[in-house]
Amino acid sequence: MVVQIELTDDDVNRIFRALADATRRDIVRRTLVAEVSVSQLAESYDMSFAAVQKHVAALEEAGLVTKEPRGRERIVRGDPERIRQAQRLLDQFEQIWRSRIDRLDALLDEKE
Amino acid sequence: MVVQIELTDDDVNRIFRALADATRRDIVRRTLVAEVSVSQLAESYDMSFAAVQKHVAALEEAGLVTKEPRGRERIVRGDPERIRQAQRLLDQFEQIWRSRIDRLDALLDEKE
DNA sequence: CTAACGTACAACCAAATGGTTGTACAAATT
DNA sequence: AATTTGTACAACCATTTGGTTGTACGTTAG
Repeated sequence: MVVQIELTDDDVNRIFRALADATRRDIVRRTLVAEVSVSQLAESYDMSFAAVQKHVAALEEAGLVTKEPRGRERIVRGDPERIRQAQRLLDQFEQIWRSRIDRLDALLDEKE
Repeated sequence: MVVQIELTDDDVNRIFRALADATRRDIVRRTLVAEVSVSQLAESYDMSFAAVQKHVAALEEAGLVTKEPRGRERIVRGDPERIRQAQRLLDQFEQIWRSRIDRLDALLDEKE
C-alpha cells in the first residue's frame, strides 16, 4: 500500500489550480490515455510550444503528470494516483456534509 | 432526480479555481457544517471583511455556496451537490485511466 | 558534418487575482 | 432619532498567470 503523505495547503492549491484550465485538463486526459511527448501535445493546441511547455510544467508541479526524458523528447504521463488524492480531498467535503446530516437525524430521533 | 445540466469549460474552471485557495476551502467546509453569515466568516480570517466578501463571491459564482438575505445579514450555505459534480469530473479522469488499463489487459489476453 | 528537431529558459506583456481602503446604504439596536 | 451592524461596491495596488518571442543547446537524421 502506498503511504499517504499529508498534502500541504500549497500542494492542494497547486492541484486544483492546475485543474482550473481547459487546456491542462485536456493534457491530463491525453497523458492518462497514453504516453505523449511535449511536442506531440503542442501540435494539438492553438498556442506556442512554450505555452504548452508551461502548462505541462504547472501540471508537473501539481504532481498530476510526470515527465521523463527519452532521447531528445520528454515523455509526459498522467498520474492517476494524484487524481485519486484530489478525489479524496473532495470526499472530505462530502463527509463533512454527511456528518452534519447524521447529527441532524440523531437530533430528530432524540425528540421522538 | 436532479437533471444534470452539462457544465461548460468555464464552469469547471470556476469550480476548480475556487477550490484552489485555502481560505475558500475553509469557507466551504464551514458552510457545509452550518449556515454562517459573511461577517461571522470574516471574523475567522486575518484579512478585511471585503476580502472575505470577495472569496464568498468567487465561491458563489462557482456554485459551491449560495447566499441568502436574512435581515441585514447574508447567510452562506455550502452546496454539496456542486461538490459531487466536481467529484464526478475527477471520476471521469479515473475512468479514462481505467479504460486504458482494460484495453492493455485485453491486449495481453489476446496474445495468450 | 550539418541540418533539423525537441526542449529549456529568459525576457517581456496584458489581464486576472487577491488583497487593501473608502464610501454608501439598509437593517437592527439603543 | 441617532448609532451601530452587515453588506455592497468602487478604486487602487502588487503579484501571479498565461500568453508571446528569442536564444541556446543536446539529440537525431541526412
